[in-house]
Amino acid sequence: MLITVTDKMDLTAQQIMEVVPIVMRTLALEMRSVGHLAVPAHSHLLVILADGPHCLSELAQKHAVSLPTMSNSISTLVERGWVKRSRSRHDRRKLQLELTPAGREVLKEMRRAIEECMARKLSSLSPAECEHVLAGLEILRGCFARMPSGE
Amino acid sequence: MLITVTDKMDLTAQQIMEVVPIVMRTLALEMRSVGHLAVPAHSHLLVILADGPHCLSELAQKHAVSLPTMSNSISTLVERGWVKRSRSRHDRRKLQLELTPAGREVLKEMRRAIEECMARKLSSLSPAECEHVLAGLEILRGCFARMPSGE
DNA sequence: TGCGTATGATTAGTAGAGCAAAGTATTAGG
DNA sequence: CCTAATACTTTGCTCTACTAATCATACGCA
Repeated sequence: MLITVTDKMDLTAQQIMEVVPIVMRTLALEMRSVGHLAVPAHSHLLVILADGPHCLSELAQKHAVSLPTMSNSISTLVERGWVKRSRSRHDRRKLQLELTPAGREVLKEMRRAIEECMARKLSSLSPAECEHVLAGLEILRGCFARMPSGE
Repeated sequence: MLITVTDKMDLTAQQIMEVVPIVMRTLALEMRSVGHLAVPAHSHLLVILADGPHCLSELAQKHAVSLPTMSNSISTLVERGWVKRSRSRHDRRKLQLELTPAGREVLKEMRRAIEECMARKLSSLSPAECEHVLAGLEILRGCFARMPSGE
């Protein structure tokens, strides 16, 4: 039986459709049970903001969500006192979003919790296997990241 | 700077936390826009059922969701006429869930739609890169699949 | 036979994260 | 100035998931 390039892509497609949601759900479950901190979608956001201030659109694009979704997420983070929302001085339409000291603190804790949780899941992996996972995910990120200037 | 085994695992953890949700969201978006069929989480379910009848618990375990969630999902599929729900003859507590002919038909269409959608996303990948993605995902599946006999 | 427990599935209630469409505020161009 | 474009928010909805509680059937055992 001949395996064509197309077949391989189909196989990959199917694998993605199966495995990604499973990882996603399991992750969410773990985060909820372990993380007294309500980590769900926010940890990545804090990670991005740790790099420095961003405006809302940038965040939405990097996080691959719509603008309204990001607006809501940020509202939550602001309510919790982890993010400061202010207008940009140069263009008052834009927001300047940055971590508060409390936000930095929480991010540190989250990182610890995530590492601990992941360590349990990934404990059986050899460094070589980690390498495989890393490589695979990096490729996927390239394929699925939303382009800034429409597809 | 020395890279330890733990560092590598942390890196993998962070990569997973970032990339998996992005892939997940992008996928859901694509599926919604392309798939007039409301494909969302159901395609994997149909794939599992294509292998033959299953009871609800088996499905929940393979799909890595709770029993009530699976119960609801199946109800939806039954309403749409894609799955037949009947009691097992040997143990009347159990369900016997199987694809209807309509279900098989829909599965075929879904597969086509998914392949088409994925092809767009993955088109730039070489066979070797597909291989990497496949290998990485298979490892992840092993780590994140829910064990039948409690972790 | 008949009671208590275990197992399989459903119901009820709730939450979170996402979207599109419509609305508001600010800037930029003519 | 008036219009158009840009940046964000609000509104209203959907989907998918969870836990806790309940119902129905089967099984173990006296």
